[in-house]
Amino acid sequence: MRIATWNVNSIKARLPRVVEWLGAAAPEVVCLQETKCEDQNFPAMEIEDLGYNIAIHGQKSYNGVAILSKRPIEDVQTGLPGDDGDEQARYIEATVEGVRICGLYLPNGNPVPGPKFDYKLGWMDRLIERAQELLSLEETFIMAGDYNVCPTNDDVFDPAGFADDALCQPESRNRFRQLLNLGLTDGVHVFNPQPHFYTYWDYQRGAWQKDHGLRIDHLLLSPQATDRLMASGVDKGPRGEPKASDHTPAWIELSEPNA
DNA sequence: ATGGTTGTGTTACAA
Repeated sequence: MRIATWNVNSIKARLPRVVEWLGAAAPEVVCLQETKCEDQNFPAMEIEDLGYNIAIHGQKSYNGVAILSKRPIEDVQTGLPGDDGDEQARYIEATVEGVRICGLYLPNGNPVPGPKFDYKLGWMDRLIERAQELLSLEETFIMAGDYNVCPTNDDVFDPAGFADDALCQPESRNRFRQLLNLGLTDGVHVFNPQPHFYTYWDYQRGAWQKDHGLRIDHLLLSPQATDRLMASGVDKGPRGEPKASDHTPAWIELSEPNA
């Protein structure tokens, strides 16, 4: 079962690219971020025509997450627990063939310091709590999405230039590391440990052409999921297409259960 | 050169 994550930066603007990639790569499960539309405006039919079931949690203009799956989707939950006042559509969970899929769009957090950075850190604390809960239930789960965290300076094309950025702050990195210290595995990194293995390139300043990127899209695996991890990677193809998102898909491959 | 780009949706804001 191949599971991918892709921040599409508007599902409506990106629909031709998404349809093209789903048809060619055909992952079993995809977590999308920054869909940027309300649920009733999500282009569901075009994606269902490719054989996908859909679970969505959107809002107008900003944020928005979705899970696409060729296999049946069960037990959908939207919103990250821990703050009933949080109106931002950044988190969705659903079960596919016994695997709990957690799709997330972690707050960017800039500028530092400020209320947006505080929100980011609080959101990460809630994500850690959710991971602890799923671990205590001994679930097989994947937390996949745009984490807006560069785990180390090897994940940044210009560490000095990003020293003051929310994506690289010690507080952000500490919380990401807390997830790993709970026993989660960075699925892409296991098979691709080389530095500068990016998933995002800014639209500005020719970042793509110069390979001035960041590694901020991650798939973290529970121990039970890690036991089934067969392969992983980043598909840079979509970033080079016309009208591309600034992110490109990252993916992991799990063996079938009891294989 | 205090720049540059994309998207939503309005002429600002987020990334």
